[in-house]
Amino acid sequence: MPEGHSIHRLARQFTDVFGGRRVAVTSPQGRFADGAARLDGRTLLRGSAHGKQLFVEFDGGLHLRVHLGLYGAFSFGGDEQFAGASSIGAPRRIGEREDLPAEPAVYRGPPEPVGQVRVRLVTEHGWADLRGASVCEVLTPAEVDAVRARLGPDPLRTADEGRAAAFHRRLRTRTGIGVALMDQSRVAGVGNIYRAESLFRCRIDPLRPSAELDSGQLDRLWDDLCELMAAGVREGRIVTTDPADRPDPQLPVWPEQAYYVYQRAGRECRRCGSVVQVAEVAGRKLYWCPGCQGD
DNA sequence: GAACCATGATTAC
DNA sequence: TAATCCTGGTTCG
Repeated sequence: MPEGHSIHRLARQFTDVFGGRRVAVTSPQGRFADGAARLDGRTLLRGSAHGKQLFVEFDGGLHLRVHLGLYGAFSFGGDEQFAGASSIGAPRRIGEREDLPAEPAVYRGPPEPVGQVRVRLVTEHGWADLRGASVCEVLTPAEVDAVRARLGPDPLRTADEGRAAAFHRRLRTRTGIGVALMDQSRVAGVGNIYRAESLFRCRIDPLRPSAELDSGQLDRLWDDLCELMAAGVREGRIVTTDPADRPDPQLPVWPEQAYYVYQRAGRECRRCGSVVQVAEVAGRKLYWCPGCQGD
């Protein structure tokens, strides 16, 4: 589920559970055999993220760069120490079936690879498998810098200087704000959900040329992205509805209540009752409320 | 079991 | 703009 918040969570997970540990690196699928051989046996130092790019640093100045694309995913597992260090908790078994073998009481290492495992990282206490990524490669520090130089400011990289100013600068374009927000060279980490939801929350028409937005609107948009995405990192899911816009503000948020417009085409806007619209724009589905986000 | 679709991005035409 | 990468969940028949 890879918008920027997921990648930042992955980065933290790598630091927490593999940081400072020697890692055996393989490519069961074979497509990353050369890269795996370069990393095998090194100590993993830390994970970091910029937008949807994940960087995992190893000793000797080598960095693993991963981009999950639309359907890439990591899965993790390990012993009690691994689960204790994990920032995303013990691995959940999704779609568990009764005929699956029971989890062994004692951790004896990673399971047989299932499907196309591009990379497998194994330490004494746990493992990580990568499947379906669109990018998986080993980079030098200079190459990492080159990748990052192509990216806009990331709402989740709070330590980076001048981010709000960079956001303003890079959104000075005639491109529609809805398309501009998905352009990773303008702002990094925003995907289809965050763009739709933050534009709704800021009452901005997604088709409006970005450069027509005034400074206050851009400020509010940036602040909202920072807030929404930080919440996404904390909670491990995207929830953009304010409690007041949910049936019972006290109750846990059901998936159906999590968004204002994303995947709600044809349904009534939670705030104004207008019918939520969808259109294919630049190859992606764009959702908005004509009532709340008109001019 | 097939078909379709997705929180992404690059490449070719 | 379309094809591609090639996973996994959901929907269809």
